[in-house]
Amino acid sequence: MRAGLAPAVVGARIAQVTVVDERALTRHAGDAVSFEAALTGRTIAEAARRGKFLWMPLQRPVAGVQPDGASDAGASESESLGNAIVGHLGMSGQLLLRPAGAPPERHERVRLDIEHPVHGELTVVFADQRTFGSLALDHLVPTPDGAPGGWGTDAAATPSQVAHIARDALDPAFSDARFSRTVRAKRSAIKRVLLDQTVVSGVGNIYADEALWAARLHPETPAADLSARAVTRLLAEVRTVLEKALAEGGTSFDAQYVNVNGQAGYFSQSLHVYGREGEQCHRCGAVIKRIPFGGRSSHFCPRCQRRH
DNA sequence: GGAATAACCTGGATGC
DNA sequence: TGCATCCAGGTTATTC
Repeated sequence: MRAGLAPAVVGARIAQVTVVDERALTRHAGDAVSFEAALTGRTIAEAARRGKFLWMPLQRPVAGVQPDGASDAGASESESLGNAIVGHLGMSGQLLLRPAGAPPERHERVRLDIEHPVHGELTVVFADQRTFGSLALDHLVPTPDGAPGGWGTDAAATPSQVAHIARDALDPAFSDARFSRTVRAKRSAIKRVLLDQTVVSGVGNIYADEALWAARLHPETPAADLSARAVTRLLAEVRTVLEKALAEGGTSFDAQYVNVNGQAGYFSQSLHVYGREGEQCHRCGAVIKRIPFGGRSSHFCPRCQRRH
């Protein structure tokens, strides 16, 4: 989604902001009026991502030219690294690129009308059925390691709301050694640790199940029981799964999971365990099992992912 | 302090 | 056909 959005929004001026449903601003410190006012007239400088968080840093306002209603929810911009629109899609959020004046989308929550120097007038729609996703204006803070904050930015900064999120497993600055130490210090089940975004980001329920299958690890294996070698293998499989999913445009089961043009990804056709309860394991032929996991499900092969 | 659970929502699928 | 129930790709506050 970041890759699809970037060419259309980087360098674009935000002409108008319309908050249709204020529940989309649950992570925004102010109200809808302050959100709309603070963004109107600003120019988007980048489109960056860490794990499942996406942010769009804003160019600083030209001296003497204040955007409408200059107050914002973050720190004083003159004292900070600047501000960014930060978004999370939650379970069902979408960011859609549409022509200017496009009719309302179903579950539309926020609309940004933008003017791009090359592509002209466009509309970015944030739609979200379950309203777990959100947009916010946030201030940027330095990264502790001095490396770029995420994909799509060279700046060593992230929105404050993203600062506690670990680097993405595919991030060049990701520390394998720290990951291994952290994982092996946890008594929780390895799947729970993989889903802990403060340990590694970008891994959700689908990709956790798929990576554990590839690494032949039972999802309920205590993380502390894993050898350093097993953790290294697991991290390699996490990366393989994420790289493949990114290349195939993500995992679409229905119309909720689409790219900025409303197109579905293909990774669902590459799944080995997720959503395949009762079907045969692609590796050994055993029947895939589904077990409850914190209000959701874990899928695994009982033969090639045995509990130790 | 770490780990587990509940809560936040809507809508599609399924069963009665 | 209508209603109730379950389930869904996430994060975070609360409880244990």
